[in-house]
Amino acid sequence: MSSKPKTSDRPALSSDTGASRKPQQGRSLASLERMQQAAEKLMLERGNEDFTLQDVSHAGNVSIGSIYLRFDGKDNLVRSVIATVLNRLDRDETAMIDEVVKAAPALADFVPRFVASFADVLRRHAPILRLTMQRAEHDPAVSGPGKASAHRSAARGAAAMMRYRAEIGGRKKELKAMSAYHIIFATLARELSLGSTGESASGNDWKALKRELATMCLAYLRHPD
Amino acid sequence: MSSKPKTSDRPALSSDTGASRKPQQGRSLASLERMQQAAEKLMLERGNEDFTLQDVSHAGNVSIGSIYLRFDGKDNLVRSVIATVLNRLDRDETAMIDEVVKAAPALADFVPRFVASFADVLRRHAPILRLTMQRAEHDPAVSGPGKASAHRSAARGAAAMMRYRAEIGGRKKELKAMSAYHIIFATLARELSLGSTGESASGNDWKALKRELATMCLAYLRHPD
Amino acid sequence: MSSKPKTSDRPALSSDTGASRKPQQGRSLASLERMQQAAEKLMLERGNEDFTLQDVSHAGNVSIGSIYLRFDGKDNLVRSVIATVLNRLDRDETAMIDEVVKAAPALADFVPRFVASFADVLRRHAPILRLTMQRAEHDPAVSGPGKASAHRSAARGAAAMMRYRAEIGGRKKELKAMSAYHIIFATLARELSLGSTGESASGNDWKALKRELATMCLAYLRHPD
Amino acid sequence: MSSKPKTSDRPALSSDTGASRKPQQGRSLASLERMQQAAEKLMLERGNEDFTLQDVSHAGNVSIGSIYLRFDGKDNLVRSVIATVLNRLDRDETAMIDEVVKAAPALADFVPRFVASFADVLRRHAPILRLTMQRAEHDPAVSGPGKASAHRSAARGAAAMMRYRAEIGGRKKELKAMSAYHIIFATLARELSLGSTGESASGNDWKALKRELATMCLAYLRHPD
DNA sequence: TATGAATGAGTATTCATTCAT
DNA sequence: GATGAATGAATACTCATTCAT
Repeated sequence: MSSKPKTSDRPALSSDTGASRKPQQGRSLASLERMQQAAEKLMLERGNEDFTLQDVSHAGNVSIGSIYLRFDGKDNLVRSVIATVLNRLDRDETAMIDEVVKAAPALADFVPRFVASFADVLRRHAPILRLTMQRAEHDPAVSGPGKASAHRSAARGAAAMMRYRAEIGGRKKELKAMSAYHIIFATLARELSLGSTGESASGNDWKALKRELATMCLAYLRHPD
Repeated sequence: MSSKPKTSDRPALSSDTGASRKPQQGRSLASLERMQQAAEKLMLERGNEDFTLQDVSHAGNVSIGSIYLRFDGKDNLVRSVIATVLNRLDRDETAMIDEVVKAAPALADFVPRFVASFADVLRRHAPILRLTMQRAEHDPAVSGPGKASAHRSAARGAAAMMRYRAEIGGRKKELKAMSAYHIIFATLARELSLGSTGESASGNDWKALKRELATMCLAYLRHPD
Repeated sequence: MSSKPKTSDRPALSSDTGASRKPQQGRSLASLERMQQAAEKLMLERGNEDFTLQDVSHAGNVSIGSIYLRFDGKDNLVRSVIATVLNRLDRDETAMIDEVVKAAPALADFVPRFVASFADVLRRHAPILRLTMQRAEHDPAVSGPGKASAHRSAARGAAAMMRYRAEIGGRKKELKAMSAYHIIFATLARELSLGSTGESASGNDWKALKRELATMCLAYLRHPD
Repeated sequence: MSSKPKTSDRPALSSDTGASRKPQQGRSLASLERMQQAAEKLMLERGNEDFTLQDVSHAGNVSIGSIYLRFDGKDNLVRSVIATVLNRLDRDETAMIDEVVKAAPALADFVPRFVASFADVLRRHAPILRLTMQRAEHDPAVSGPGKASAHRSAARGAAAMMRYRAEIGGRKKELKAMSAYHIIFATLARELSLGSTGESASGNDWKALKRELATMCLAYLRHPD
């Protein structure tokens, strides 16, 4: 007779670790981690929601009650896992950029390395990122922080390119850096099927595409417009 | 105590119209269309699966039995709708490319127009495309045809660029055309949130990005070697 | 962390039979009756709510789905049973009063017979009436119709006494009739523990009390002013 | 697939204070009182059982463990509250009768005052009495003491009337006194909805009914046989 | 062909009770 | 004595699918 709510309306996904009720110590902390890990494993095996709290209880060796003790419902458990993942991604990305910048004296060194390393980082997190993006589609408590995370990523990427601003041609250097970042991210994300039907050129095509992508961006950035 | 099947394992999504059991005539055909339209409407309103066959029955004024008479289950009804949509997209894309090619004497005319028109076509179909991509994530009966459709699109796009092969610099003209297509599609798809959390630069940024995208591709294609 | 709703908020207890979705015929009707009877039996055995829909399903040989097909939820099933009971009581009471009036030429005949027969009717329905009153305590969808039914009963009882208005002393004959009815009902209801801890004088005391009650009311009604 | 226990089978509700495990002193006593008061408050706000021990723990600032230290389970906590209430009622009723008797030289003074004052006492305790009677319905550990309390009340009421035995007509003075008490209590209880769907004549009707009730009883008591 | 009533497996959530600290 | 974190049984409700008519 009516529609389905599907996701609980509680906001969640608090700033750092996620929606867990309380930071714990000792046994409690261990049990909290077991349930999050069990949930992440099940989410990857079966999809975002296609697992039972019963399943988490068994896989993580925690009682159902315990889950509710920490996570105001299944939805928030899922969000917590996603929040954790976004944090990991943030951290890894930052580290990756630092490293690439350090090793790249010139823009011509930076761009291809950035493309390759960014692709690596994304690939490492791809499965859970897919789930995150999927979930963000209908869950504002995920899409909000998701967008925020994406913004930070964009800012970081563009800032890294601006380190080479002397080599960037034309007036609107910032616009160019931002555009390059967006195009790179979109292309990489697409190849990793981060939320899309991918023709996902397999193997060689994919490698070649990354090369061309770097070439294209480099040419674009340098071009005196 | 166990996992959930969620999607029936029957393959489907036959090449043209979809998974419907039989070509029909007269009344039957009308009822088939009513159920497909009702399903599409409900899919858009509520999401891929968050509607009931009861809902379809009411909205489309068809009996549940009728649905099973044509569609071997809910999943196949959904797949049929998606197949229809992919067909529409194929058709629109082809028409769009023809038109753009016709109006563009040179590559410098073609690229920006292609970006703009392709964005238009995608935007028109964005909501249902989002659903398609979402579903393709776990349903091979959708991801298969989805990939095929994407391939055709890529082939068409690259072929169109190859019309201006004289203007494309360097050796690997095909690789360049294909890469340009992929990068364009990835960027547009991302902006339309086709399956991803989008930082989705709103408004101006998005317009500017499309301009830069065209600029970048044009430069890349023309560049010797 | 919060209160409990406990009873669904849907209004129900429609005028005659109750909250059942549709009057049926043949098999459907039989199954509807089986589930109502099973529910009534379980309500009496275990109390208003202390039974499972699973229980009803087994006892009545109906699927859970069927119950939901007719009764928008467990609450409404209970209400439907109660509605049926209130109807039965209404009918029996009306018949009882007609009979008593017919057999009682004078007020002195009527009052004791009315007390005795009313006690009989109430006793016959006592167990389910107890449940009704209990439930009415927190369920407006029951207390409403319950009050209405009580009003009708009061009106009937007082009207019957007014047939002997010539024998009623004083001015405010209506007030006296109404008061007598209320006092009779209250006393009988109390003895049947219709909703109260009863010291419930057992056996003789109870018989004696009814006699005294009749005596008292008769004296009161006849008394000039 | 099976029945529900719902109320623990342990008998309780010891004669005076209730089911608490031990007489206490100092801090312990204070905590005992806090949990009883919290329980009473919650019972009134939400109904007999619709509160959590968690709630009591918060509202009374006592640990759940403490509750179990005193009360062998939730049921016994509830019973203890009820026992306390019955004691209060007993005390108030006794005081009320003493006062009325003192101020009433003759039966004609006593009866109306008794009706009015008894109504007051009952009204004051009505909410919690409702809960008591409700609970007595399925909990023998409440209905037992409840009946005992009712008996004491009846004995007290009848004894008070017997102080005016000279004015009571006929032989069976005791029977009359007892009957009058019962009828008065039943009528008052009904008006206060002590456990019943009340047509609860509101306002004036209720006042008038009390007057008529007194009139009726007085006439009955005085009437020579 | 067409119908739509019947089925019943599957799951999130609550809360009295226990017991390690 | 006191605590409150952990436990897990228990239950209403949904909806894809079937099949008698």
